[in-house]
Amino acid sequence: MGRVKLKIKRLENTSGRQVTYSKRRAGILKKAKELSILCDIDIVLLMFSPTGKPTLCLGEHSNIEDVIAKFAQLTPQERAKRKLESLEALKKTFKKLDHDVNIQDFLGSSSQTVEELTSQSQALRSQISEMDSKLSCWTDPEKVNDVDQITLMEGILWDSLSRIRMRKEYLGKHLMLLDCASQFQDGIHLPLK
Amino acid sequence: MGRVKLKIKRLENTSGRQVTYSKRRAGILKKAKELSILCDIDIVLLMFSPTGKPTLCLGEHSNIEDVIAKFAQLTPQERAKRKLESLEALKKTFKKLDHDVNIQDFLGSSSQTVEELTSQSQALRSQISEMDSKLSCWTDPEKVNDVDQITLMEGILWDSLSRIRMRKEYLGKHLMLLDCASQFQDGIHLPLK
DNA sequence: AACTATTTATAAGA
DNA sequence: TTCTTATAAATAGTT
Repeated sequence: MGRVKLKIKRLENTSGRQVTYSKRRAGILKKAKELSILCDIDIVLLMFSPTGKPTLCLGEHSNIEDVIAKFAQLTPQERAKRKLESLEALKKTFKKLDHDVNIQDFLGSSSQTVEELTSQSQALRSQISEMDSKLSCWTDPEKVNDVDQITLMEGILWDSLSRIRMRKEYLGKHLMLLDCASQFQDGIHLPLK
Repeated sequence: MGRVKLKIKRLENTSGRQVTYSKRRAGILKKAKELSILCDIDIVLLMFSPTGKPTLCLGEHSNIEDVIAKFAQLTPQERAKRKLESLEALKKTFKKLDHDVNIQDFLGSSSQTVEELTSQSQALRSQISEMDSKLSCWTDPEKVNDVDQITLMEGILWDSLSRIRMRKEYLGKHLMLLDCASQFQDGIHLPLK
């Protein structure tokens, strides 16, 4: 995908390797993130630059602990097999397909009139602007002129803050567990959870 | 890279998710393999299909135990930093590489066809669900699995809380002035706290 | 599984 | 490093 077609073999020029790494790292990170969102899957992508700097990418709602634990449940044999399968798939240069019937076709609208659709769009637009205005008092509390309302908002915020802190504490503990687990990373037993 | 530009959000159609996964899995596997060869680096890519089937891709001469161990050697602080950097880079990439279509561009054009209006409605609907999902992490912090994100949220909440308190104080003072004034008018004298 | 219109990634150059 | 641009590559929707 560039001015010329590149041979897939080790780039012999050191700085060339670094430049290419930077560019392609951005690309593959984006791909991984997109895949995890689109297909709602767990994904872990870990790479080390030519100079050894690591980059980690996790799926939207995966945490590395769960994903590695999930993977660790596979036996080494199974893992070897998966690896072979992946290589096979690669060798065939990725021709995978399924077919897909789009149930959403009922939205195909031939039954709806222009008038109906127009008013539908307007309704949706006003829904959006209503949401916007409901949100605006949070982003700009200066706009609120009512003491009771601002007091209510204060209470809600306070609750949220304490829930978020609980969540933070919880996540913190889990990260510590992961650190411990990593030390045991022989790939055989990860007694997580 | 297809007939239309795809919104990066969870595909709601199950079989669509599977088809897209199959296609993109092949693509990202190829990217990972190419990157590891071209730049001669360690890389681990682990994904689970929507049905739970795992795929592992390793760099040419890496084995997963070594690579994960290498990663685990980093201190938690270093890891958090790397992760933030990765997120930053990702954000930048999205900005740079996305030729975003503004939904508003669709709006307001007169004499629209049924097809245009339908896709407009769909665009608006997805805008709404995107807003919903962006809000969901605030209403349900329990869904957030990322310490950095939750820490960010905590900071934002803290700021909001202090702005709201300032506003409350301001409104309070104004009310007292008003009370004061009206009480004088009524000829009643109450000591204000 | 193939096809193909489009979008996206990226190699080179500036 | 960053940006631009010509070109290669990936892929969404179709057949």
